[in-house]
Parts: sequence; structure tokens; C-alpha cells
Amino acid sequence: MTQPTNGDDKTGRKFGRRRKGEEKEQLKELILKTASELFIEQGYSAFSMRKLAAMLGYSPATLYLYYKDKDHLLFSVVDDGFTRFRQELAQASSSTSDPWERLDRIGEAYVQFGLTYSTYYQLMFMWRVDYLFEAKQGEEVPRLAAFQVLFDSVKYAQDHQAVKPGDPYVYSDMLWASLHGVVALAIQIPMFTPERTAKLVNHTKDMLYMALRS
Amino acid sequence: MTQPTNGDDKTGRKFGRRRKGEEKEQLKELILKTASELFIEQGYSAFSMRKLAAMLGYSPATLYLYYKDKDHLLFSVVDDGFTRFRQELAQASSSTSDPWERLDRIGEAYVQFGLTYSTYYQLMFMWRVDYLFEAKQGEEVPRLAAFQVLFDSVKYAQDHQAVKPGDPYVYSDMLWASLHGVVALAIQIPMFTPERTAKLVNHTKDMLYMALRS
DNA sequence: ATATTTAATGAACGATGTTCATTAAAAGGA
DNA sequence: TCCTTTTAATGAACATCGTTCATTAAATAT
Repeated sequence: MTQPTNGDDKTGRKFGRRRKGEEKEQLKELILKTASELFIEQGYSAFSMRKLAAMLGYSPATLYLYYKDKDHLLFSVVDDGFTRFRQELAQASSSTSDPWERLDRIGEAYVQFGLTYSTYYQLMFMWRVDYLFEAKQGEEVPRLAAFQVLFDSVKYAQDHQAVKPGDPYVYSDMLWASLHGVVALAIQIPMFTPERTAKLVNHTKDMLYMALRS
Repeated sequence: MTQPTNGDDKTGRKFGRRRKGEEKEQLKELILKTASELFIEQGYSAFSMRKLAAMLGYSPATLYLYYKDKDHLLFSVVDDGFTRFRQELAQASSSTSDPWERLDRIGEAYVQFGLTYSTYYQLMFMWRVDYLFEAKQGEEVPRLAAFQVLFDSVKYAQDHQAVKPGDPYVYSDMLWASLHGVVALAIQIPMFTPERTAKLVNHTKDMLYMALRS
């Protein structure tokens, strides 16, 4: 009993099955997926390589054939969160051409992401902010590019006379800081019930609108 | 050489010196002070009981005669930060009777604390937020009381027709979230130079002023 | 059938937080 | 002064952690 079933993975053979490179990618992805699950379930501090290995049915040492170390693995988890975050903001931005509507939807998407994927948000913006700046191997888009969307939308709104003239950097910093502050409180302070959070979000939006409109 | 001098502490005798209860308090304080130093120098993740014991010249086990475990020790560190934080805000609040000046000074004190004691701020409001809610043994003032100052000043300003009518909870939440957002970005994102941070702080203050004034 | 390549492993190392029986210095009593 | 009791401090041990590396055996190549 409990003898390894010949399923999609984890067949009985544990040694030296040769992978065609494609299979290696698959396992690497499976590790990442499982790591995300473990991370989301148990949180950052309870995340351990040995637990992850146990979940996968592999020896801890095997993980190091696919990821250099724990840090790089977590970095990949963060990176996934970041592309998702960027996509969400970009989609909100391109969903309308009205300058204010655009800013509003971006703000909404920001908060929504933070509240929905709060564990990710914490890892990305509170616990491992350092990951934000490591320009890693596969280069791709830098992590911080997610906030370019914010800045671009501010400039866009200024070009359309929807946002008052002034340093667009400060304006997008204000947006960033306000949204981050709201999300941070909402997901970390238990007294922030959905109702209280919603009120705060709405008032903060109004505040930003008042402060930035031309 | 390096033979234990008969100084204020750490005499040669290592065993069973009996303490009069007062001395025990002193050592407990020394441990806390040294823990704060270690924590500030090395950060949260590099903080270890064994390093701390080495700094003090004691065995790791000794620490457990004075603090239940690492968590309680760090909690005491956080608690120190919190009383300091509360004091700073309270002092700013009582330094003037002008409603807006008061709110402004509280905001200034908040940001100043965050930037000055950034390591504390991170531990208190980002990494170990859970400490905020543990009503510990010596009861004293709950950690969250620090934010009562914010709320009180909003109400005070409303009573003096300086802040417009409306739910004072939302208003103080807005203050809290905005200030936290600014501080969080400033101390975590290296691109936030002092200049950029100062601009952000000023604009955020103006924004809050516009949004809350009657 | 044999040799080569390589995915996976077990065992080990150092560091961590924590517990507990043991030690020896101080205090109290004769 | 000697003996007993109290107790501050310890060393050794345990479990857990991240990580490395020589070893194993399955898949492939010859």
C-alpha cells in the first residue's frame, strides 16, 4: 500500500530518470508552483526548503538542482507576483482612454491586488523589498516597471489637462504612497474590516482626486 | 590579558552570584539594551540569541532566565519603540493648541520617527505587526494607544471647526494610512532620496490639509 | 552487453532556538 | 568556622534549518 502509483509524476523510480530538458522545465515549474502554495499556506517565516521537498516527494537536495538556493526560489515566487501585478495594472490602464477613469481603475486594481493576493503583496512590498532591485539573469522587465504604469497615467492625464501641472514624479509618488499605505493597513491590521477598508479606500481616492485634478 | 576586570558587570565569577532582585532587573535591562543594539546593527533576520549571548559574555541559556524566548525578547524591543513612538506623538500633540498646527506637528513627528528609527519602524509596523495586538502581562497601555493621539487630534480639530464634519475614524485612518505609506516607501525604496522624500511628505501634508479642512 | 551521462539521494556540516540536569558561588544557620 | 540551602549560570543535547558533496542507479549512447 502507498506504493507509488505510476501517475503524472512521482513514479516509483527515484533515481537517474533522464529528462529531455523539457521535463526539467516542467519540474522546475512544479517546484515553483508548490513553493507558492506552501508560501501562501504557511507564510514567509514558516516556509522551508525541507517542507517544500516533502510536499514534492523529493529530497531537499534535489531542489538545489533547479534553484540555486532558497533566496532564488523565493525570488521566483516574488517575480511571478510581480508580473501578475504589472499585468493587472496595465490592463486597468488600457481599459479606458478617459484620463481620470484610467487613474481610478489603476488605483482600484492596485488595491484589489493587494487585498486579494495579500500574502504576495506582503512578500513583495514589505518583507523582501530587496527583491525589487535585483536585476536578475533573464533580465526581462525590471520589477519596478510595474510603477511605470502609474507614472505614465499621471503624465497622460496631465497631457489631457485632467491633472494639474506640476512634477509628475511627485504626483505618482503620492498615488503610490497613498495606495500602499491603505493596502498595508488593510491587510496587516485586523481591525480594518472590509467596511472600514472600503470607506478608507473611497475617501483616499477622493482625496487624491481633489489634490491632483486641474 | 583580557582577564575579566572587576567592572560594573562581567566580573570573573561566572557562577551562582546571587542577585538582590535589583541586580536582576539591571541585567534584564542590559540584555534588552544590548538586544536593541544588535537588532539595530544587524537587522531582524540576523538577530540571534547566540550572538546576543556572545555580546553579553553569557551563555545562550542564561538569556532564558530573563526572557521566556526570542519572541518575548523582541517583543520587549518593540515595546520600547512603541513607548518612544507614543511619547513623540503625544509631545507633538501637546506642544500647541492650534488644531491644524497640532495635526501638522503630529504628522511631522510621525514621519520623523519613521525616518530616524527606521529599523524600529520596520519591526513595529511591517515585520512583526502581530506584536501590536498582544496585550502582554504588565498590561500597561495597549500598543495601539499610540494612534489614539491621531484620532483625538482629529476630533479636537473638528470641535474647533478646523476639520470639516464627518466620520473622525475615517479621517484619522486617512492620516494614518498616508503617513505610513510615505514612511514605508521612504525607508524601503532606496530611490527615495531625502529630497524626493521631503517633496513627497510636503505634498502629502498639503493633500491631507485640502481634504480635511472645513 | 558495456560504458557514459546525469537525476536524485543520504549523510554530513554549521547555525539556529530551546531545554534541562549539573555546577559552583553566594547567603543563611549552627 | 563549617555545613546546608538557595540559585545564577552553564554545558551538553535535541530538533530544525539551509546547504554541499560524494555516491547511487536509471536512462541513454556505444
